[in-house]
Amino acid sequence: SASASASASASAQSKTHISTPVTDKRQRDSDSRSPEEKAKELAEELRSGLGPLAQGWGRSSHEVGAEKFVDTFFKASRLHFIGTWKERYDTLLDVMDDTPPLIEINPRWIFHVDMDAFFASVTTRGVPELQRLPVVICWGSEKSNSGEISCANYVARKSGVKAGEWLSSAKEKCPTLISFPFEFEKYTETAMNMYKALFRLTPHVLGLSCDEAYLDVSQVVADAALANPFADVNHVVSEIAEKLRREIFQVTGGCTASIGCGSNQFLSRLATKQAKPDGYFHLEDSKVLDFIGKLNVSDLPSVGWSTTKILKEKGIQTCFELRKLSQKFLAQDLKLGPKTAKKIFEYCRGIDTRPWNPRPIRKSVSAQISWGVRMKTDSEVEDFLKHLSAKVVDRMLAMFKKTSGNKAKGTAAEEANVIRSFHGASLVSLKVWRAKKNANPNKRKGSLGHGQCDRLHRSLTRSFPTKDPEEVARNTIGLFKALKIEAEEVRGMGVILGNLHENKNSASSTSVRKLSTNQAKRRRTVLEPFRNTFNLSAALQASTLTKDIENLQTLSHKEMVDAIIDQLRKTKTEPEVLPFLGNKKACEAAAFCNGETCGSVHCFQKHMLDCTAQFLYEMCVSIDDDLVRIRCLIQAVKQIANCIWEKDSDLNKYWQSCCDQLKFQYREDVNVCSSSQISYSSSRNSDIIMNSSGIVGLGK
DNA sequence: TGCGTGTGGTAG
DNA sequence: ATCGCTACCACACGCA
Repeated sequence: SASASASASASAQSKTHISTPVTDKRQRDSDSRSPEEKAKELAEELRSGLGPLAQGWGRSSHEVGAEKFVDTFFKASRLHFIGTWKERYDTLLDVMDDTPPLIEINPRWIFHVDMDAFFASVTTRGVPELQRLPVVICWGSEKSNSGEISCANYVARKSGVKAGEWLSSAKEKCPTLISFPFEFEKYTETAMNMYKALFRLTPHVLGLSCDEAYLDVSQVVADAALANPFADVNHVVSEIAEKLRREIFQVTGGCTASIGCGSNQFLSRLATKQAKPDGYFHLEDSKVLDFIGKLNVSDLPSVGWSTTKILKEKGIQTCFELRKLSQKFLAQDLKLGPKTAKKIFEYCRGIDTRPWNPRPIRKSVSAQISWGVRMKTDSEVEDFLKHLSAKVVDRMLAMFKKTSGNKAKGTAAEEANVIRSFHGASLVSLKVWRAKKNANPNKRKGSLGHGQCDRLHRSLTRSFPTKDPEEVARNTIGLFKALKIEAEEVRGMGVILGNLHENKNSASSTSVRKLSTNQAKRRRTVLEPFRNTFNLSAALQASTLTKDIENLQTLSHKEMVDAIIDQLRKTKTEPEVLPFLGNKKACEAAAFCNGETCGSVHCFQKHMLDCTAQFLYEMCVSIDDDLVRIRCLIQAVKQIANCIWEKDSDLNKYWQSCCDQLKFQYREDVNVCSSSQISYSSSRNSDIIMNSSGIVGLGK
């Protein structure tokens, strides 16, 4: 395979213009300086093009201000680049034809394609003088030797330099090491070109990251074997792989890929390790047990640092030794749990039962920063959370626009409909890094690392979903208050959005996001008693606002709800922000945090507003008939908009009249639902009985 | 038993 | 001084 790849390199060298043309100094030098000098100069040139980012911008959030800090951090963060890669990959999938479902045929042939030292290879591609030097990718420069190495090319690896290492320590091992800055746009473009090449071979591509993918080539192999019935199958497969590697080399402008091949995903991934760098390796089924037996347990996927340690304590180092243990022993005695035990029990025998899932449905969106986060006051914390929330909501909406944009097949009106039908997230979580009391400053990555921290997490199940960044900010600020952490202790924060909802009544909601089974079940349970007491025909007769109805018929469900919530908000003064909906612990914490405010009229109003909005939202999704729904909603809005709650008796009156209007049964003995019922008592005499789906009744 | 929450582990 | 992210899974525990 080495000679094959050499010829691949030679043939592709002249065709680098197919992909990104190399426009900088990399290729044009003809002076007499040494390759090292030229490389260092090039590295400096690339760095200076990055502005303040790479030129010593290591300043904290406190100095820079939240807005600029959040923005700059994400632009420069390699982990953010890796973490958000699937969002960019989605844009490629969106413009492609839908992948036909995979039919598993026997024998199964899976390729695992992995670019060699991807970041470094993008930087040095097409320039052999550069490729012969030890090169790493990280933010540290010639002047400052700190910075964590993200990628080392194979020359540097020969000196023992590894990813994850500090630049200073790497330079001790390899004094001639040259460090290049990140070039994220180029990685993205190169990865896209690589993927397009993969898709030209087969539609069955399962993208893992910007430099790594699985391919199911069973059908490709079957076709090739049929066309050439007397050829050795292994030979046929290796030809396909080598051809693909040549193709990747061409379209990436000279980056090499390795391909591992096996009869399932796991085996092909193991094979790649053997194939690297710049090669192909087929792990045959007959050799699997021997091959795996020699591996360390930590080579198995899902065996990380922690599991390795547990196994090592029992004297288990290799997969051969691991095979002697029973699944039950792994699960119970080693406390790995039944699932992990089953997984590694099967992996060390070459078994992989993971289904082929090329485009899993996204269940959450998050944004977090735990570097350079330094705060002095609560208002700085709030400012930071506002910008983090804006960021995460942005990404959530962008994701939805893209994934559903494809389904709407293009026209602006259809796409608008798709966006409208997305309701947002109803789970809002906050993650906080809190500096440990006596944190050791040496266990910190540079002066702006988070150091030793406790990580805390609080979540809030909202009564209705939101896609409003300010709303998310209010919720996370509330959660932060409930945690009772001093601003000075904060070393990092993250905002996570979950339970992503799409209107199930919307025509375009087919399959992108769905309520989980549990959510759907719970929703039915909550709605059932309402359905039975809801007199639709009476509500219809009660409605006199026919003109408005005509105007409103063009609105989507969600627009209706938004309009209602908007109305609701206008009826109150600025609410206290407290995370007391649907979360008993958060409720208690908030009450403890500020007992006086928690029972206040404002706070109570906020509670009522959320509950009411939930109530209307449920109504929206439960009534199928547009006209009926709109009429009922108009009645409700009319009531709510005119209502100002100042006293408990007003609240009760409001609810009673609202229920009357809508022909709901008003019940004093609120015993409606359900398993996880929560009673929230204010300092007044009203009880709201609710579960985490929202209000289910009203008591005295 | 089933559900919701918080924590920990893992990959890339 | 040098950018410690993101998404998912699994589990323990408390509660009803």
